[in-house]
Amino acid sequence: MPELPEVETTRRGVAPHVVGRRVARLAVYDSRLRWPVPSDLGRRLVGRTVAAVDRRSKYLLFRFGSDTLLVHLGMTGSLRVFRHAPARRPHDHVDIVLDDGSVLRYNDPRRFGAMLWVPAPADAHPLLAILGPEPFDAGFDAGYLWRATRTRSAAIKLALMDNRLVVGVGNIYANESLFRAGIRPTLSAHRVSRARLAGLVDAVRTVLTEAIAKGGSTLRDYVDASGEPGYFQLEYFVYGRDGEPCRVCGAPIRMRRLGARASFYCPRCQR
DNA sequence: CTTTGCACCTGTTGGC
DNA sequence: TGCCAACAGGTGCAAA
Repeated sequence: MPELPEVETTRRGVAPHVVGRRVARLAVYDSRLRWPVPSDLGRRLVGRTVAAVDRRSKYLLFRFGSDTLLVHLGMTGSLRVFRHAPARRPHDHVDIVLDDGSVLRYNDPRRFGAMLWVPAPADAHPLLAILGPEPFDAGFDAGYLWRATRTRSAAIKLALMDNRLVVGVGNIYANESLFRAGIRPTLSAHRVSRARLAGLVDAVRTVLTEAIAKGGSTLRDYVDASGEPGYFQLEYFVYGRDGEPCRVCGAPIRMRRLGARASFYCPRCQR
C-alpha cells in the first residue's frame, strides 16, 4: 500500500476539492473490498457535507459532522478526484459524486482496501483504537520507543512495522529508516540501545518527510489525487536493491526475509 | 502478553 | 513462446 507518505499525499490532494462539498450520489460498482462496503452507505452519505479530511495511520477519515467515512487504500488502492469523471477503468470500485459534479473515485486492483462508515466517536472504532502514536507526534520519541521495545525480542524491523508501536511505517520506509539509522533490520528490538533508538526516531521522520515531499513512492499502482505518480522510489538507499552497491559505502546490498517481507540492508553500514 | 503464519486478491515477473 | 510458482506497498486474525 500506500504507506503514510502516499496516504498523506492523497489526503492533501483530495481535501481542497471535497471539503465543503455535499455528496450528491454514491455509486458502488464492486462492494467486495477487505470488508464489504456497507449496503446503506449511500443512504448515510448523500446530502451530507464533508467538513474535513483527516489521516490517522494509513486511514483517510472523511468527516461528516460527528460521523466519519473511513477509507483505507490497502496495497494497491488509489483515490482520485475528477472534475468530470471519465469512463470507468478496470478496478474502479466506488464513485462519490459531489454536488458540483466532480467525482471522488476509488480504484483498487487487489481489493485489500476498505470503505467503512464509522459513527462517533471514531477513535473508539476497533480499527483505530489499537493504533500507536503517529511518527510525528511528540509522544513518539526515544524514551517511548525504549520502553515499548523492552519486552520485544522480535526483530527491530518487525517492531517498527507493528501499528501498536508506531503507525504509518510499512515495508519500504521501515527498510529505508533502518538504513539511515545504521541499524540492521534483524537485530532484536530490545537489544537496540536508547541512543540508537533516538537515531531511529529521527530517521523515520526524515524518511517520511522526504517521501511526502516527493509525492510518495510509485512501484506500480499508486497515483495521487491528480493521477500523478510519486518519485521517492528514485531515492531508495536499500529497498529493492538486492546485490546493488550501497550508495554510501559500495558494499552489495543484501536481502532476506523477515516475517515474509523482503528486508534489505547494507552489511557494512548497518550493524 | 508476544510471535508466527495464514488469509484476503489480482497482476506481473522470472525461471524452466 | 507458454506455463506456473513466487512475489508485491497492508493488516486482521487465529493459533501457539
